Amino acid sequence: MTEKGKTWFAILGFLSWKPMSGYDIKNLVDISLAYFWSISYGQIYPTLKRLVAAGYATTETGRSTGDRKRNLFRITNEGQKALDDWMSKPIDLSVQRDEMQLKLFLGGQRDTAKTITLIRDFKGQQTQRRALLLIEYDETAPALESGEFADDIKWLEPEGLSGARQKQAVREQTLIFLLSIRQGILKAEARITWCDEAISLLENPPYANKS
Amino acid sequence: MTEKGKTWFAILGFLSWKPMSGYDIKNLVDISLAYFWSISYGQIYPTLKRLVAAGYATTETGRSTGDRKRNLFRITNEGQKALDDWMSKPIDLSVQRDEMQLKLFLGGQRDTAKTITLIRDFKGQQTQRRALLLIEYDETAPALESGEFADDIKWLEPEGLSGARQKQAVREQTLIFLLSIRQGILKAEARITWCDEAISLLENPPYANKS
DNA sequence: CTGTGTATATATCACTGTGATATATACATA
DNA sequence: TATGTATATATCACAGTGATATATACACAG
Repeated sequence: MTEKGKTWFAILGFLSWKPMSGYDIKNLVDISLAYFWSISYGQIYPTLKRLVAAGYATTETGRSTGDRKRNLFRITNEGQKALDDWMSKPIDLSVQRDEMQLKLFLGGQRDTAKTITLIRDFKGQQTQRRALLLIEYDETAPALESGEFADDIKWLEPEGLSGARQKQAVREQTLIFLLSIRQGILKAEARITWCDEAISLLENPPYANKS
Repeated sequence: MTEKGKTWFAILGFLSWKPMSGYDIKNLVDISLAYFWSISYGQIYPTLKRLVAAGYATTETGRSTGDRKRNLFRITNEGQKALDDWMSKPIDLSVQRDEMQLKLFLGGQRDTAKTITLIRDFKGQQTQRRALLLIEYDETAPALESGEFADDIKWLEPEGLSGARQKQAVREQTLIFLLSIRQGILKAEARITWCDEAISLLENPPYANKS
C-alpha cells in the first residue's frame, strides 16, 4: 500500500461524496472547510492525475450548468477501499506549528513588554475569530430544524434524494458542520484563556519578590 | 525587505540567543519546542547559508566541548533588526490543518458509528497528551523557585552570567517554558471537551425525534 | 451588439519545507 | 581494539503553496 499524504485522501474523500472536477474540490474546501483545511490547485490537478494512474479514480469529460467543459473524476471501488482504510486510522498527532509559541519562546525573556503587546494582539485576533464563528454557528443551526441549507451553501445539498430523505441528509450534514464550527470556537476560547493567563503572569511574575 | 518564511526567522531567532551551529538549532527545537515547532536539517543548512549571503549572519569555524569541528553562525546587527521587525508583526492566522475535522467532514454523515470510534480514539490521544504535559509542567515548575533547570535541560542555561543574575535568567526562561506547556494543556482540554460534545450529539442527534 | 467584469476551469512554476539517508569524526566503555 | 553513541554536515525525492497564465461562458450596462 503506497503510503500517501493527507491531501491524497482529502481529494479521494471529496470524490467519494460525488464525482467532481478539480475546481469543485477547491471550492468545496474553501467554503466548507475554510477553518480546518486548505488545498491549492498546484496540488489538486497533479494528484487527480495520480489518482487515475493508481486506479483510485476514473476521469470523464462532463459539462457544467452552462456549457463549459470540465474533467469529472469518479472514485473507483479500489479507491473507496483505500479511503475507508485511511479514514479508520488514528489521527496523526505530529507537531502543529504555532507561531505565537515560537515568538514567545524566542523573544519572551528578552523583551517582556513587546511580548505582552504581541499576546494582546493575538487575543484580539482570537476574540474576533470567536465572534465570527458564533455568527456562523447561529446562521447554520436553523437547518437542523428546517432540513434546508441557507442560500449560500445550498449547492452543498445532496443530489438525487426525495423530500423527506433529502431533509434528513441535510440535517445530518448540518450537525457535522456545527460540530466543526464548535471546535473552532472551543479552540479560540482556549487561546483567549491562555492569553489572559500569560499576560497576568508576565506582568506579575511569581518570582518578582525574589532576587 | 525580502519576504521570508517562518523558518527563516525561527533560525534567526535562535542565533539571536547565542551563536550556534545547525546541529544546535535542531536540538534546541526538538527539545524545547517539541510541541509547537519542528524543523529539519534539509531546511536548516541551506537557510543558514542564505542568512550569511543576506548579511544577516556571519560564519566561523568553532570547536565543541570535544574537538569536533563545527560551523558557528553569529547574527549581525542587520539580522537582529530584521528579526525585531518580524517579532513585532501580528501572528499569521492562516489555516491550521486539522485531520480530525477533515475526517469528520468527509465521513461524518456517511458512517456515524465509525466517526464516533474515531473521536473516542482522538479523545484518548488528547487525554494522554494532557497527562504528559501536566507531568512536564510539574517537573519544570520548581526551577521558578530554585533558579536552576533540571538536569535534562541544564544546557539551556544562559552563558556568561554570574550567580544571582543567572538564577534570575533561568526563572524568566522557566516562566516562558511553563506558559507554552500551559498552552498545550489548554489546547488538549479544549479538544477533549469537543470530543465529549461531539460524541454526545452524534449518539443522540437533536433531530432524532423528527422525520 | 459590444465591451467589461465575473465565474468557471485547467495548468504550471518557483519556492518552502519534510523525512530519510549518507557520511564522517570523536568519545565512552567493554 | 572493537562497538555503539553523540556530534556534525549535507543532500535528495517528494509534498504542498501561492501566484500567475490562459481560455471560455455568462451577465448586464451603455
